Amino acid sequence: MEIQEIFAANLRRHRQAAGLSQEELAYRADIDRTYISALERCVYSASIDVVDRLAKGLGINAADLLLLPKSSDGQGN
Amino acid sequence: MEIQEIFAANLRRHRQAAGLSQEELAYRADIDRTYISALERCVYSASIDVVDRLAKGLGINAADLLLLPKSSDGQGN
DNA sequence: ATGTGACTTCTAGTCCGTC
DNA sequence: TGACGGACTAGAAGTCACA
Repeated sequence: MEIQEIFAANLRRHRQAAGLSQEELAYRADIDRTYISALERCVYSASIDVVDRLAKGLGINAADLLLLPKSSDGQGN
Repeated sequence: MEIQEIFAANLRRHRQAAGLSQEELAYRADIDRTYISALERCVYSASIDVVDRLAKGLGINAADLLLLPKSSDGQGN
């Protein structure tokens, strides 16, 4: 499991949990709408700056977007 | 407190806690020594890919490098 | 062992669309 | 509402020499 995939999955999950469309989150985080779409599809490796802006738009902590969804645990590494 | 500063501080703290020099960590994470130096000095906003490689070199989770050093509450936003 | 300037290459990130 | 493409620019990634 690569970090981009973890991030992409967390981003989508938290966004949907917040009931936001990619477009609304894009507006809140001041990030391009098509870029968020790409991030959720693992096209890019975002910088911590956008991770932070996204987290703020979702009302969560930046670190939360990099956490493993758990369930089968993997912290090991 | 910006995310780069939090990351820079955490990187340096965890690196020193692990007893590693920038040079040794650079070797473990396969990242240039001078680039790590720059990151610890907030010159760049690292991508989650390098955050992850650095975390692995330190034996910790990528999310740990984005956590607030605590003290005086988090969630600043 | 680390900081820093200069430099080049590559990708993140934006903006325009269409399906 | 979101996937996806093209074209573009800003800035990260990576390397070197020297203090």
